[in-house]
Amino acid sequence: MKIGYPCLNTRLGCSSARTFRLRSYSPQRLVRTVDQNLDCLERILRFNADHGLLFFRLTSDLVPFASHPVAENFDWAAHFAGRLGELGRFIRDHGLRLSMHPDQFILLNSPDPKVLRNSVAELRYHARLLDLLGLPEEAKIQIHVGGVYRDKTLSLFRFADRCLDLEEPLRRRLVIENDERSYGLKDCLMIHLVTGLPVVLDVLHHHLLNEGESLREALAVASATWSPDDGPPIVDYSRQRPGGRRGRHADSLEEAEFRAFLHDSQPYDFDLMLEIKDKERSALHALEIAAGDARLATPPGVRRPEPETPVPT
DNA sequence: TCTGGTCAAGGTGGT
DNA sequence: ACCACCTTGACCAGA
Repeated sequence: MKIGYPCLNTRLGCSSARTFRLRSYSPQRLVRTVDQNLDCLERILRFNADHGLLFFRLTSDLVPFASHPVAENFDWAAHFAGRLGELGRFIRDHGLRLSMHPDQFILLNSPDPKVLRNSVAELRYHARLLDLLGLPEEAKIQIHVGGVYRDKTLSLFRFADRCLDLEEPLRRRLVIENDERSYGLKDCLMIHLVTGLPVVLDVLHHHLLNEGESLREALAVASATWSPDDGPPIVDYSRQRPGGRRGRHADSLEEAEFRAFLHDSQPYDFDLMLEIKDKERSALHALEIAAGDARLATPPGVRRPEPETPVPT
């Protein structure tokens, strides 16, 4: 089990998701912004490696407007290939796993051809980034099924069809996450049957939308959709903000709840993404709480203390 | 320097 | 038909 957090680190005083307004676009502005984003990303990755946080979600804003027509004459991939390659080496050397989660505008099942085109372009940007980092297939891009468009079954199978139309290298990185309103775990499993795509279990979403499966049952079926090349299954963990609106994420990790989760999720192993507002703080707290859990991954070169090891004299 | 309205992109659900 | 919400940070114009 690797533990991680999404996109932002709150204590380094930098952001790897800096952007700018479309009307401020220029190739120079793009290069300057991405340089800053990469500098910050490097700091975040070093922080993570130093602290045993081996899982991290890369922001979609790393290269602003990468899939937008405004930037189509600028070859961002070629421009940043060298730097991304270096970062990728660091990631691999330190046993880090990365994932991405494009936002709500990515809708593979939209009936609108333009929305589909934009979505595919944006997914290609995500895959390109992970490719330039030289990361294996286990570096995943997780998306939701999308809209219902007044006919859920039709829309679900349209999603599956569109997945099968994607080029192989992109499709191999895609994973489907259950949402809290329209497409639950069962629906994602159906898509898995048709497309082979693995399923990310989001624990909070599953809590809000389910068909009575317990956490353990849900983990069992979601885990079974992952093959060895996909890497360990990914699970998203968050909690409802107490007293907050339905689905709203909490500000911090709650120890007793998280201990209960670790207990209830036995014996399944997976990499855990903590979607909690205070980011690395909760991730570090989770690491402490999980210390001693036999599933916890250790960085390469760091050996778990052996019980009863005789001390050389 | 600070702040609040706004930002490439969509869909849902309440009024 | 319209608007707030999703989830959220960061930009940037204007004070």
